Amino acid sequence: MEPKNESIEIVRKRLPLDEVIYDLADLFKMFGDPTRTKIMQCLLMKDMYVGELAEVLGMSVSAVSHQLRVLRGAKLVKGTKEGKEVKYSLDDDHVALILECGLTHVNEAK
Amino acid sequence: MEPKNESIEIVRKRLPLDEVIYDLADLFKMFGDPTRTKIMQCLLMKDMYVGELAEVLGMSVSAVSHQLRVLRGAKLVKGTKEGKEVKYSLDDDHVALILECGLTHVNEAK
DNA sequence: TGAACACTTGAATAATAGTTCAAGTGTTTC
DNA sequence: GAAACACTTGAACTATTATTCAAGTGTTCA
Repeated sequence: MEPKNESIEIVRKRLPLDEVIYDLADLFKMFGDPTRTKIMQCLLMKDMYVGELAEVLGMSVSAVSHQLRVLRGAKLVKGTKEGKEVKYSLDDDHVALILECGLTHVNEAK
Repeated sequence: MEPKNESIEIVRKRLPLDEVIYDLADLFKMFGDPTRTKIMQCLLMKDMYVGELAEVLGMSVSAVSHQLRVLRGAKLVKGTKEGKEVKYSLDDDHVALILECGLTHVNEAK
């Protein structure tokens, strides 16, 4: 038994469970698309309707709706029906923290 | 001029520049793949050779090397040649912070 | 020098994912 | 009730991406 394999074993044992790793990756994936990142930045400022988001982003309502669906699935935003409109808001306290975390990095990288 | 469009204009103006948004998304994209996330978790514990990483992850050396290349491009890890081996280490102080940020969220989401 | 080793690279393949377009649901208003 | 509106959804298309496989580079050691 070589000492090399031993320390490898330690690293392997200390790694988070696969389930956690996949959840983690799925979370970051949500922030890994510019459209979704923009949507969350918007909702950080104020709750907004789908049409408003589409207008701010300069994208089709359909495209925005599709991404909202993905974000809803990840429990990062939630939509509330108000008559024929749907008002979206952030559904997670960590969103601001995670975005800031990334922004700090991006700004320092210059 | 409706009051609606006015507040939309404010949100649009407060959005980070497109360049920043894209950099941000690219950063999170790095953490959005389980293989890369695992690699960074490993390197958080200790500097490692390519072969060691492949062994811990249970993946081919080639696949790991490809991902290391991507991470190098993002300036998140760096490789140092040591004879015929290459030792990899984290090249960014924020990696730990960002991973923790996400882990906190994932753990609380249960 | 040449064989073995550690790693990188490029091309190909297969799987994911984002946007568009057309159609569908539900609500309001005339 | 019908038309207009706000949004959602599904299918199709396109682009991106992760892994594999085969070949290539550079280093060590006999």
